[in-house]
Amino acid sequence: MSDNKNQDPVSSDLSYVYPLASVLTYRLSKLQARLNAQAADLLRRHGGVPLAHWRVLLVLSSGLATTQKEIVEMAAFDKGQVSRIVDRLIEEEFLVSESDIDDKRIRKLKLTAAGEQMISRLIPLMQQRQEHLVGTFSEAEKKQLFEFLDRLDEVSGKMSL
Amino acid sequence: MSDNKNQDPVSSDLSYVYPLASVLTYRLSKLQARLNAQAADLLRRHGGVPLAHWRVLLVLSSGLATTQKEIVEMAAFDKGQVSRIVDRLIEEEFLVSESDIDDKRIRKLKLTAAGEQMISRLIPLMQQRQEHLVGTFSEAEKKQLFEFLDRLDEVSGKMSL
DNA sequence: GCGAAAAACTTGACGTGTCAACGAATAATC
DNA sequence: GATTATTCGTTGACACGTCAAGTTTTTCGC
Repeated sequence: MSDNKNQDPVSSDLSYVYPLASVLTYRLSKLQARLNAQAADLLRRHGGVPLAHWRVLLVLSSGLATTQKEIVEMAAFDKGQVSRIVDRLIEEEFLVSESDIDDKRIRKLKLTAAGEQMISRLIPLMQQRQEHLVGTFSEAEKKQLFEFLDRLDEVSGKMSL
Repeated sequence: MSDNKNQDPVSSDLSYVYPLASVLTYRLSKLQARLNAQAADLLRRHGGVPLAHWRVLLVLSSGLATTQKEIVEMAAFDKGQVSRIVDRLIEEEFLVSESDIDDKRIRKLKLTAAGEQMISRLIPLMQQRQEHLVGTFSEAEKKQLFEFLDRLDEVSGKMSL
């Protein structure tokens, strides 16, 4: 019974083959994966927090946000995820929250000393990384790259299909 | 006790502000998120499978892979994830597996009729999407875009920091 | 004011992605 | 041919991400 060779092994009517590497979305998701791994690795090796936690801390440290809603808006994160991450960061004492006087729904968030220390320790590293990433690009190329990303953003919305 | 206003609210020594939109990794991960959502939405609305399942099916349908190892190599997926996704696809009867005669570790994978039907129904859609995405790019721009991605791939490896 | 709508956040469920430890089978070395 | 190393795949643990339903509080319209 080990002789069923007369059934052609790849018999789909989809005989043409995609070169996966030329499919934009595959390229992007592979690149993303590598970049995330690089960042996570850097953070881990320097005694840091998980990547998503880092991103939340960074937005807070920038002063652009003091509530979860603002974090969600600034960085386009999911509000559920932010809620849970903020919980963890508070447990780990990188953050404190106090409820707003005027609006009891709101958690006002503030970095603790430990939180600020961690951020200022890691920011230079992450800046070096950014430099490492775009360092090979000339100004004109950088501009072009970001312009491409803008255009992809535009077509990455809803499709009518 | 609600009056501790003499502590300045955003007092970090990190007073300068990152424009997040100019940080490459933020831009990329936002774009990725939108693209994934778009693809997942398309698949969902057309009665399809989850995105990761789709990707596995696509690689199989192309004939480029007949085992899990080959899927992992072709598409740079995680072997653990592939193992679980293949299990699900078999439960759902989009795939069948038979163990190899010569090597009992290997699962030879084959699409069922239902599997092939699903693929051939969805492939045109996904091709239209790819066209939609890169359609605004001229040939020269496409070449440039992929060249940029290549260069980013190169610097996305291990960093010495 | 009161009831309906909306806002800020929480929670549950599920899918995606990564890593490392493990088992079974095969291949390599002696 | 027994020991060792490698390979293919499984499993557990956890982080990441998305979606939708639920809670509490505020705001809006009347």
